[in-house]
Amino acid sequence: MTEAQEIETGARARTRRAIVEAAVRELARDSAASLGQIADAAGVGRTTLHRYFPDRAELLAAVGAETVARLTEVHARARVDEGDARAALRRLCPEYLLLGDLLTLLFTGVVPDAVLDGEGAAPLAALVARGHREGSIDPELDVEWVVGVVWAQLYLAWATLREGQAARHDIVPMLVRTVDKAVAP
Amino acid sequence: MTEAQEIETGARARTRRAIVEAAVRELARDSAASLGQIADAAGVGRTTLHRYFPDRAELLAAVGAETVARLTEVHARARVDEGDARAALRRLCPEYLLLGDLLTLLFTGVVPDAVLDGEGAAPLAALVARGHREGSIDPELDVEWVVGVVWAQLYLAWATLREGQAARHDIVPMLVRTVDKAVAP
DNA sequence: CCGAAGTGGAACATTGATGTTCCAACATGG
DNA sequence: CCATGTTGGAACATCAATGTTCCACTTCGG
Repeated sequence: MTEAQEIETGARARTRRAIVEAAVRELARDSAASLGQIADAAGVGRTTLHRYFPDRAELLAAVGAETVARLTEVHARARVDEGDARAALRRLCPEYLLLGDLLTLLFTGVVPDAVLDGEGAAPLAALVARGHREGSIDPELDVEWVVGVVWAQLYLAWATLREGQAARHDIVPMLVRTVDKAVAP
Repeated sequence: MTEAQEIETGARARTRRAIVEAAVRELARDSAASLGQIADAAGVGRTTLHRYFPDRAELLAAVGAETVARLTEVHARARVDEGDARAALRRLCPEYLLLGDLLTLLFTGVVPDAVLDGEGAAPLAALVARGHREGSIDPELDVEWVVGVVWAQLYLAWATLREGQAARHDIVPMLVRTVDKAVAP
């Protein structure tokens, strides 16, 4: 009965993890990164990578699954239903930022958009809709537009951090400030 | 003395234009589009494409030049030095949006970033700096951050338009509204 | 109308990525 | 210590993209 969740030894789990993490890093840097580059970045041979992920599509699927998992974590941790919607959004931004390179993959569509459209954007869209009802979020702005503005600024913030052009403690306040002001009624 | 600016017959100029335009369109859709796809989209043979642009790098350079030219046009047309900086920014957004797929290429870095950093972002950065001095733009926000927020939302607006998820007359007011509120002091 | 300019397609060589197979090395826990 | 699980690398076949050459066909201006 271990079909869905294969049991793996310590070594296998560790190697698998290293490969997926390297894939996230390299694909964020260059969405056309070759499997060879990813294997190098993971510190494993290309053969080993193919042992875990027979082809590129399976590796991308694993990255997608990782994304969904991390996204679910963030939503669970952020308690998006507490307080007024705009305040929840202010709390949510720094949490999302912890997704790091996954933000890049989501925003640039390396991971199939279905992920973002489904599991990914739904809680945020619901939060914005609640803000509309409560009156804490500008009614002139579509839910979709607000969601887009949030994602776009998260992506921007991460890209800035990643390239070392600013430090986290400088970026986060500006991110929260521009998101909050943009969506305020 | 026609070294820098080759004189071309009507036919050559037309074909060249068609290729560059198709390249912009296809590369915006998929930054890894093959030369064959681009040639097809331009309605010319792959051989003809190679006649105009011996290799991929030269085609990308031509796209870069096109980008600079269009960007220069926008800056010339927008009269960024008139009125207060925030008002100028409100006028500027719809103009930038006319860049269409070029926004995608700029934002996703298909065109070498040097273009954006140099000719591209300078006038906008100058506008924001003026806004800081005048007090019409939030002094808590870095010039770089404000510039990033503007580009990110322009990219978002174009992506939304391109995918037909909203009409221009719905998007533009929301774009201007969120940009303006975000940068207001 | 005719010659030059422009074009498309077939054919080819080259290259880099991909995926597979096989084997030698190695650690590691029983 | 040794059987098993795990790994890396070499070698190979395949494939798609790239860039080149050559030739036949249009077309369009003088």
